[in-house]
Amino acid sequence: MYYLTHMHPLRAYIHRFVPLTDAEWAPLAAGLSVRQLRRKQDFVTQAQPAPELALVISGACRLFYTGADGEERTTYFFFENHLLGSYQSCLTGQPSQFSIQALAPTELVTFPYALLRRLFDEYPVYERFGRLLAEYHLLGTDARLTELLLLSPEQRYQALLRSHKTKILERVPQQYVASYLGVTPVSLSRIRARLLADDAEPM
Amino acid sequence: MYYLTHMHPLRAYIHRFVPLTDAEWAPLAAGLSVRQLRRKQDFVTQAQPAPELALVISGACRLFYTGADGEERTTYFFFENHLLGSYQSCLTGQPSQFSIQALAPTELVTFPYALLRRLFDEYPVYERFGRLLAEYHLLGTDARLTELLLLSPEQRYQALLRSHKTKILERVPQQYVASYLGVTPVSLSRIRARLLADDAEPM
DNA sequence: GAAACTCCTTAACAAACGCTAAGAAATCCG
DNA sequence: CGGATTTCTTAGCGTTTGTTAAGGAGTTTC
Repeated sequence: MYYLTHMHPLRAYIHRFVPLTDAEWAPLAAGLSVRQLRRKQDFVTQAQPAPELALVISGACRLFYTGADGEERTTYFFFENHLLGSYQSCLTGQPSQFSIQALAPTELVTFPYALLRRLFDEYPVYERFGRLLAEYHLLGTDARLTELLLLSPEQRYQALLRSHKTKILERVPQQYVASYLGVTPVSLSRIRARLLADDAEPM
Repeated sequence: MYYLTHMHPLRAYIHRFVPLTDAEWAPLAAGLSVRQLRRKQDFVTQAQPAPELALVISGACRLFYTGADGEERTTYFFFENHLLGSYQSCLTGQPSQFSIQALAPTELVTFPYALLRRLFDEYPVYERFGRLLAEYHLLGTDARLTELLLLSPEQRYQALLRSHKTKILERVPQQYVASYLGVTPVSLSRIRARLLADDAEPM
């Protein structure tokens, strides 16, 4: 048994939800691959099947939709120790509706979703991990949805400033952050200018 | 074993995800209560604990947040055969961040979340149900989030018109639908007027 | 049947946003 | 280091939204 600090990053990720014995970890470990992405390289490509999940070891990625006009809208970011993939494509086998692309050189550990599905059947601990993982992401997505419905663009930017997601502001080009907040890059730039002005001269 | 049409509504709901034997259904059935709500009566009240889940037997409910200024923002609706409750409050034991209120006379079957948690531990089939339920809702919430980020208010209204959620338009006052779409009631009324005008005179 | 209530529409004005374009600043990469 | 690329800001204009207010249509209630 590894110490926490010596655990495989994916095992440590799972460990935040459920403990795994060596015997339970082994079959997943046997199915892992390491993958390096260059900046702007896709892990998932829109309109193509995406049967694999991945854990970010280092680097950063964005999830984005490409419209009929070729315009890209970024809706999510992934950093170290984030799990990523097209859950919909994994479940249904259909082509992914979005792309996931590296924002900077990125190292991933990947595995086929089919392997995880087999582990759901064979090990109750993986089934529980699957439930807790889905519940955790559901709470996060619900919170994000609520923020979009309840707050103005300016309030959403301020909420992001105050949140613990500072990695987004530090490591992601502002145009993508704008998409994430549901506004255009030009509009986010104006919001920032407005807040700076109000800050310097609050009355 | 009941025929599908004679099944208890909650058992039929679960059956869409996993099959339950009589022995597996019995402990949940033993913990159920029936509850009637009058129009405008709460099932969940904001700032109060909400340790119960419920299945709608008949009627309709809305989920809404009350702001500091007393203003209400509706973000979700529930009709027959929808499961409702404050998942966050159930999981954390904290007070609910929103209210759930009947839009019309409503009949519910309720049960404590603590009972479901016990079933997760004792019956693998419930654990799987829990995973599939969370995954299903995650896909739905993700789709809704994406729609908010990618479409304009007018496009979102048109998407709702074309969707299979016609119950919302048929049975929910328009002011609440506006909230659900992320706009004010006045703005939704204008959007509708615009679409009607364009419809009559497409050029 | 009249009063009370709920709900939808319309109008007018101010504020915010989307779009296009141009220039400046920062970053990347050979 | 230095050219090329990417990114951010600012400006002007048209459109949409939020806000407030008023009126009317439809329901409920007594």
